[in-house]
Amino acid sequence: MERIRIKDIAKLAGVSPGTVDRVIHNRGNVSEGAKQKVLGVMEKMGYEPNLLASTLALNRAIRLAIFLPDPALDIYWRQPLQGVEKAIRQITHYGVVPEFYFFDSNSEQDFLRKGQAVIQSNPNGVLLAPLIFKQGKVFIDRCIANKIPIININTEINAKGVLAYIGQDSFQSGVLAARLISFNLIGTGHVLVLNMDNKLQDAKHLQEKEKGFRSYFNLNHSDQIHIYKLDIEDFNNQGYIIEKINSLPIPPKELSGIFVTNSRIYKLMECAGEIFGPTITTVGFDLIQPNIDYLNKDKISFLINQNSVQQGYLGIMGLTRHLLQKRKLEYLQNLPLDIVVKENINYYLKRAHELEILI
Amino acid sequence: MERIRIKDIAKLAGVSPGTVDRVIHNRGNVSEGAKQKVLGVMEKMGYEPNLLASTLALNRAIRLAIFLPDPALDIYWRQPLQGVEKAIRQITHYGVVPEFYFFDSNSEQDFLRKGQAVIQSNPNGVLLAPLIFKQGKVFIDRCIANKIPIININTEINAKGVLAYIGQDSFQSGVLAARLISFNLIGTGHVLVLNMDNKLQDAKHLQEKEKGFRSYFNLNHSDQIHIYKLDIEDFNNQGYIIEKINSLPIPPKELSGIFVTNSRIYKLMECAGEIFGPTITTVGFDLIQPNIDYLNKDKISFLINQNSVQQGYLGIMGLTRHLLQKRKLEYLQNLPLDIVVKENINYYLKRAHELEILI
DNA sequence: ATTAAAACTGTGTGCGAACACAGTAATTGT
DNA sequence: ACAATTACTGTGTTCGCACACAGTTTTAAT
Repeated sequence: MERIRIKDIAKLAGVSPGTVDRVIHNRGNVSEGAKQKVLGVMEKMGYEPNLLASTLALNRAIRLAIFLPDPALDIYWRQPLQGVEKAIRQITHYGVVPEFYFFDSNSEQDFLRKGQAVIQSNPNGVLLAPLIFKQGKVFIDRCIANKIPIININTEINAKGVLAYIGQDSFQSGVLAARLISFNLIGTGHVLVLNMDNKLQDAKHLQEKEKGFRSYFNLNHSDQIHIYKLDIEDFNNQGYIIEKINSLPIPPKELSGIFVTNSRIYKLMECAGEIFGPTITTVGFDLIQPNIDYLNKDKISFLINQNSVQQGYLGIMGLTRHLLQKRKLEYLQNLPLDIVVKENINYYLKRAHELEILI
Repeated sequence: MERIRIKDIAKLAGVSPGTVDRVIHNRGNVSEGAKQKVLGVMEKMGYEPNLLASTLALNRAIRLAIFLPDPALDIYWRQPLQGVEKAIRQITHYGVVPEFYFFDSNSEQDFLRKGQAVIQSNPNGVLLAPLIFKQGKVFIDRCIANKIPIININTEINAKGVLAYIGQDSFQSGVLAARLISFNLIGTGHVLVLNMDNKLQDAKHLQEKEKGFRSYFNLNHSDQIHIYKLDIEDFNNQGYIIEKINSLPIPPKELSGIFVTNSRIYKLMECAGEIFGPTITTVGFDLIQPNIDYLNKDKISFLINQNSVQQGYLGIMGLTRHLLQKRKLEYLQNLPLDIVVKENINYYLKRAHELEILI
């Protein structure tokens, strides 16, 4: 069963290939009769365009603006960027060309300036992490005015014209952390939530995680569990961390679990020494090297992996899918929450390379 | 910076495009001088062939034989098949055409007959699950004699000419199960390993899992943990299962953990009622519907997901990558061991669709 | 030295789709 | 009725590469 071509449709519909082409691309200048005949044949034969020939003939570059925080200033952003690069490698044959614009997420000025440059270059699509809400909104509106499609990652700003948001489900990751800690709780127990951050912009994520964490215990162990919470802004000050922990109403040895709401759990471990009991369950986020080391030393029980690499990967793939094919995208794409322990971490570290599958 | 083409290389090397083509494909009939000049220019300019134009011009079908157990006879095989179909959808533009051959894994006869048909059709590559060792080996040797590349999934038969094995790391999955149960063990405890299978061919996987499970406790809790083991062949006989469990040296309420070494943990739950204690940790395999239901009812604590869909997906992608490009493949590709609990299962159920990314 | 064979090289066509352009038919205006 | 638009349609070239074939040069054979 051979694949059907435009030429075949033309013959079957009794018109020329040019007319079929005009119908397919809605280029007009086709009589209603011819149009219906062609559409009928296409439908009946189940025509699927040959993407290879199509992009080859198009012979145009699809320029995608990658507009993210500078990974040199915040190493977290290396991971989404890795995903972007992986995606680009796969689709470079389709004429997709990336243009990188990195901004300093602490400077509205810088964001505006770089955003200006993005708009100026008039790309075919934008991958954006709109960390700064107000300026982000302005930028998005300008893109929409210029009919440039956008996909947001990490932070959601919903607006008509935004194709998709790809991010983490913060609330649910808190629920998950609570569940993991609960395996270590028989009846009663004391657990600690630790927020270690100095920036305001991520605060919403952390709050959501904490909410999720609390909601699990509200539903499941209600009154036998005591939840303590510490906000530590000065997380580079080891003495301060210890002091805070010792100021809890109970001695740290009696804690059954600790939940650090972002990737900084290693900061805690660097100064924890032996202040916790041997059977404590500790849960943190992200497969960054210091965390991996403590996981392997059994100081961290679980790491929840948000797969931030995927954010970049899926973002680029989504844009390409939208531009190259016409397929619709799901607006919301939450990333899987992988549970990582010492015994399965290798698979997740390897996956980065494996994903580099096609073409 | 424009992409370099064969034509450009030809001009730079002072030869015709035809000669460049002959060099690229080692088609011979090129003088040593010309060959070196062309290779030099290619190297210097970093030539990358345009895969689109290349496959378009080749205009040949790559026929892949999918030679797996009949999913109608064993529903497990639906999952790898799903992965196969997903992969095919993605690469169908590259002229990859699947040919399906399903065999009855209980009949050597059938395997041989279908294998004959595979060889006869002389495909460009074979995806094989060589469940039956002896006949599998024979088939593989015949493929190799005919220079048909093979990728094995699920069961490993190593032979020169086999491109890759993609499968589960059984031993490590046992280790992981032990670790998950250990979160519930403070000091001492009783744990149970349950093998529920009637076929011999999978026995090796189950043994490996059990070995891994035991090895963890040997290294970590040594003498305080008692491991019991039951082999249940007649797993459809609920009374028999209960009887076996009650015949353990300790009452089932005192078990801290149960590890069922394959996807049949739901068979246990169907008849377990309230015979176990409320804080028991139960670990099984695979995201099949009955297991998912018991996970959501908190009867199963953890499911280890071997991502069998990926086996098929990666298998097809690997073959294509080998045939279409010339890239080398890693021989061993172990699949990630995902830890699934009620709180994160949705992401894994959704992932099947998400993966359907490009092209 | 003259063929014959082998070794090498260049040109041309096609893969399927996109689009420009030329060409024909239908409609309008005067 | 005739030219001038407008509406429609078909042909031809291009994208980068693969491969067939024709054409040229070199080597071997008699």
